[in-house]
Amino acid sequence: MNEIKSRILLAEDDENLGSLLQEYLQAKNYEADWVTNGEKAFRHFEQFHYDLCLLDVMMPIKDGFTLASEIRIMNSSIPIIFLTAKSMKEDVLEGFSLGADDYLTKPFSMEELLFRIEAILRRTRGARGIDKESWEIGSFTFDVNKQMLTSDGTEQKLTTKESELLKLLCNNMNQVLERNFALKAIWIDDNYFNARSMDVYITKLRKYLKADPGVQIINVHGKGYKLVLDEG
Amino acid sequence: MNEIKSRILLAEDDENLGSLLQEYLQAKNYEADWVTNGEKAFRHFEQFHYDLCLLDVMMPIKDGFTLASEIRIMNSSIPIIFLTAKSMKEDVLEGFSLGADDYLTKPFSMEELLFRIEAILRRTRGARGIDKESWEIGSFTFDVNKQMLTSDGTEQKLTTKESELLKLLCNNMNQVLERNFALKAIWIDDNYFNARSMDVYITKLRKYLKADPGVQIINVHGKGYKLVLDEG
DNA sequence: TAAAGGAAGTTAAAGAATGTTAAAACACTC
DNA sequence: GAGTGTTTTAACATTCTTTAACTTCCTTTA
Repeated sequence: MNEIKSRILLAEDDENLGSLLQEYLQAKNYEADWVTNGEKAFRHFEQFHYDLCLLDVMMPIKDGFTLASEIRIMNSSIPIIFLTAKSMKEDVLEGFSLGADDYLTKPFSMEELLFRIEAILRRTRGARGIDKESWEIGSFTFDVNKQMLTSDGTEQKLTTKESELLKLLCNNMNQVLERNFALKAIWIDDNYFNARSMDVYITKLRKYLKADPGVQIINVHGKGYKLVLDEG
Repeated sequence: MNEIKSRILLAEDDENLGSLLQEYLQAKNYEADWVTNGEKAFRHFEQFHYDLCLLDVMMPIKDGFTLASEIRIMNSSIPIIFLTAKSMKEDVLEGFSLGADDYLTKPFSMEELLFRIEAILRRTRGARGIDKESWEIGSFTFDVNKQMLTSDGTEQKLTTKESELLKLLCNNMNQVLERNFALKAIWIDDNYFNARSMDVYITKLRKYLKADPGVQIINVHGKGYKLVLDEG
């Protein structure tokens, strides 16, 4: 079983702890990017895709709380765990009011950190509707696992990228799937070239779905794409 | 604003703490059912609907861990928070392995409990409704989602901005849609250039709607625009 | 009521974003 | 390393949005 690694953004200015955490998380099969201050952390967050943020509260240049509130503006749902040296109640409460999902007081055991991360990721994955593995798209049936798009007798095998993009569109059926979100989710890195690559895949998907005029991928200029279905 | 109350199942054998928690949660606008042992808790869980479980680990008849695993069989996604007197690491880890979302070590502050509950509920309530709208504008039909304006046989695909503006006009049918409001809603920034851009789009919409003389976009000088329909 | 100035109407063009196709680069298998 | 399928890059076409320039309309006020 080839499990998809969750991507973690780790912001920790202490070199020893940061490096230790990164190695531990990587050993536990997470992709952990480690940065040493809040500003770098935010730039990483803007550019790449993450599933969870692990933020030290006290950091140079930009502290964890400020960082968290900036992250929240861009993404209101990504799980945030604070690491705090002080066990001061005010800190804890401020963290939660910023939308934190959990916090850990130093020193903590690696094991406990891992359990908390897993508890949160378990929930986030679950909330997403336990990834539907099959979708009805107009006259088509899309089997996510098999990467197969079926209609009447015809079968169209989809490539990995085609399938991932169509899946995201399905998850956001009738809603706008934002470019940046899709890029970060599928291509991880959100840059000009990947954006053009995504355009190419939109064209491919439209070609596959052309057979049913009731199914359309609509562009929302400057925002992203929307998969819409006819009623009936 | 009339918020929907979340329902909490509280299992706590300590009469003082249990009663205190129930009162506090009710004061904070939750519907909290309080039971004093694990068996009662499970019967309640079977019979009623809850959004979150708050379970003491050490309880007579049936302990919190056993209870939690039974609850998990019936509902794999309901958030569970453990209350534990011992801060023993093994307990904590066992809790998480049972699918706990969080745990609190006694003594804890009411405020902290509240923040943790809210952090979890915030996450659980992720799904939001999709807006699928359609308007009848004289002899036209405007499908907001598909950005399409239909009349008799003719179809006019609208651009994103055209569609957003027409939607706002429809929402304010026969009323004045104020310039500033529309600008902030669609263009975000309300400045001279965007205002001129909006004028251009009004012209475009008028051109599309020209086919039916009973439909008009009227300018209200210095205020905004009004979409008016003939009676009949 | 005529002139002045601001607001709105209209059209065209410039500049971005997106659509499309094909070739190049990459990855995988045998 | 040849052969296959996938993904990215590149180049060019099209569409959408903004900007600009000019015109007309409305309101105010001398």
